[in-house]
Amino acid sequence: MKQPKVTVVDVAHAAGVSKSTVSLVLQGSSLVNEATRAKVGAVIRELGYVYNRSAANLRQSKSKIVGIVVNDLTNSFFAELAVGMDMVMQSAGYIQFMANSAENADRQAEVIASMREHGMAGLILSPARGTSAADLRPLVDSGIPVVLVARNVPGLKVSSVVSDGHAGAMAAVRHLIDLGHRRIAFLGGFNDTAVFDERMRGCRDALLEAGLGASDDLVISSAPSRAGGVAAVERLLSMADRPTAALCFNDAVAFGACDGLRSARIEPGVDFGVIGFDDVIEAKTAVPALTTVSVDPQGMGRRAAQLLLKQINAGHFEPEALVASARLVVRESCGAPQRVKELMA
Amino acid sequence: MKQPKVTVVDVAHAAGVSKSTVSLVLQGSSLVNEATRAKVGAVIRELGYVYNRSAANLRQSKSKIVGIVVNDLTNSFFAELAVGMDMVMQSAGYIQFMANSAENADRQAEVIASMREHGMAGLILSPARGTSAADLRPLVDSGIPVVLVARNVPGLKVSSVVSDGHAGAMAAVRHLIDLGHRRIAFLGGFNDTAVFDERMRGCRDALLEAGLGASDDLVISSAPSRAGGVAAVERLLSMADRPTAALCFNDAVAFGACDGLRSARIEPGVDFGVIGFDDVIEAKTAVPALTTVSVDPQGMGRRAAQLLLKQINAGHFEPEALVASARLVVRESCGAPQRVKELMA
DNA sequence: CTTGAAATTTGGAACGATCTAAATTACGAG
DNA sequence: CTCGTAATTTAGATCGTTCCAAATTTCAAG
Repeated sequence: MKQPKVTVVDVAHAAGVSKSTVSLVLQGSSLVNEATRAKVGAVIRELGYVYNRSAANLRQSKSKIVGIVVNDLTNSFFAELAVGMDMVMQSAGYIQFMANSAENADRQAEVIASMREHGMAGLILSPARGTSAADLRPLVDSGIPVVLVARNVPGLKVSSVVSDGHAGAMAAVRHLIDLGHRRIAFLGGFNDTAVFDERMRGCRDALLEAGLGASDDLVISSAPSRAGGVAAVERLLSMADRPTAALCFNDAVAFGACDGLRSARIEPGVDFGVIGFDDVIEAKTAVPALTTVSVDPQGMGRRAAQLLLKQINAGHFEPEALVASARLVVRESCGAPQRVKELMA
Repeated sequence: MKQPKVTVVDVAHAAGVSKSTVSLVLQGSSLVNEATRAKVGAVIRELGYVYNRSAANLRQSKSKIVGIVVNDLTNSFFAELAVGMDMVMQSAGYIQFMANSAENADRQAEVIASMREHGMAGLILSPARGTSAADLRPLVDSGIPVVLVARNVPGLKVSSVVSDGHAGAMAAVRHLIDLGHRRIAFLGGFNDTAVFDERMRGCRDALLEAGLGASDDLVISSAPSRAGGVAAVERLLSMADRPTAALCFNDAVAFGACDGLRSARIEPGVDFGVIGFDDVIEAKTAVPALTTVSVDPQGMGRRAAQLLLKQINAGHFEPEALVASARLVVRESCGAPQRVKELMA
């Protein structure tokens, strides 16, 4: 069952040429005569030769492999981010090592080390909570392009693609204020992350701008997951002076919040305004359809991938910080009439 | 910025030993003297040496890389499947090429070919719709272990890990019948897939067993997604003699069905029984909590990964078909009182 | 001191490709 | 024919590691 593997030498021998010629054919060189090219091609197919890319990479010391490490693949946001990257990598002829760090910085360090040993050309990282600049410095110093996505790591000079959480949050809260809400909470997310901070501050700034006080009581942190959303909304409902709307850390939390509201017989989108963050694919079809700050996860993934490819090809290293603009997509969960049509394909 | 890379030879030179010794140290051989091992270790750290695994693999002609190709990473079921695999692969010291075929058989063929060129030791494949045995034959014949997961490919002699859709569907429908439902629909999924067929037949068989007629009208196929669920339930609601409950092709469809019911002011779990399939992670926390046929996607992923590792290590090739037993997890969406406690961790 | 077995270390040939520089072949002009 | 140039082809070194066989060192016993 186990075939003895066939190499360029075998092909060369069978085709009656030298291995150098076969190599030229493999890389589609124009130096080789049409007749021989055809012959070699035929032999390759006949023998079932498979190219050994690592051998080639060894000689050329470059590879068509990139690493992708995400912190939580079970969260749709990151899954879609990954899918976006996958798309552009695939069409650029790259292949990915992909791993899930499960928010564990040690695990993350291990897989990155392993990927490095396997010779990746670049890395896209959605860093686990608690990732420090020092963790990544050796990799970066070795000259391997790194692109951070979704989350930033303070103090590290690398490219990044993040969404404009501050502006997005402000837009969302302004909308809630326009709808007449006066007490607006911020729900979910770990309060020691930069992303949390940014979105929460956007929320606060919009409140202040409208002359509404921003009390810390109205910021309820929790795990950034559906379950976390349920927990956060429970705490919120037990408050004395209940808010009438909330901006959630992300869509998962928002869905959880809706769940929690419903089990307290409060209908989201009718009795209480809920806005999410990320515009996960389910946001559109959920009931009520989720009003959310769209950051187009697949699009971010694609941009991150393109950025990485650019850096790999350029050879040099010009840190570039893309911030994906966030726009508010008004649907039903905030209680507003559907007044903005979506144009997305 | 771009460091000249350091190799075993550099390390050997700096440590005053031969490259062979360094190599022995690297693979933790007991042949080497404690003192020299320490010295070499120190030099390695000092120079920032990184092991070149592809060079090693080239010599040993084996690798610690496996390929994972899934058909739709945006679907939580497959995302969790992937996470399960990732867990065991990571702790076995393997690293994965991971790609999303997006249900496109051509794309799938391309990435598999690419992975093969990069020298993977084995492949776990959740085949795209329309994958034929012929597509995979060359790979299998080359002696690379392949494990199919979630879906099977007829006519291909390889290992597989699938869930017992027929038994699971029967259990679910029996439960609905016990609750007093008489007209029960089967919702969602593409009707040209084996998985659809299996689950739908389980549904039908349970109905027949109870002496209830099984009409084809009650089988409504659609895309196996949340949006598909909404669409399917809409069609169902327009029927003359409306069913009172439905078994859905998967949890995504079930969530969509709940959404669709709600927008028609029908409360799932109260006015209408809904049962899903897969027990995706959100099923537990959704409102109403989804009654579903649990097939434990992460567990399936883990088992598939273990099976693959076993085959890689064994060297030989003994196709093994695991069918993951499916058990009904009764929660709220079917309208039943919560009578079965979950023991899951 | 020998001596021989055990403990360590090592040179050089692989692995399967690419690349450089040089060799060979083809071919139209003189 | 003989050249010169362009078009093809090729031998052999090389990438960074592992492995084999052989060389060297260590060291306790005779």
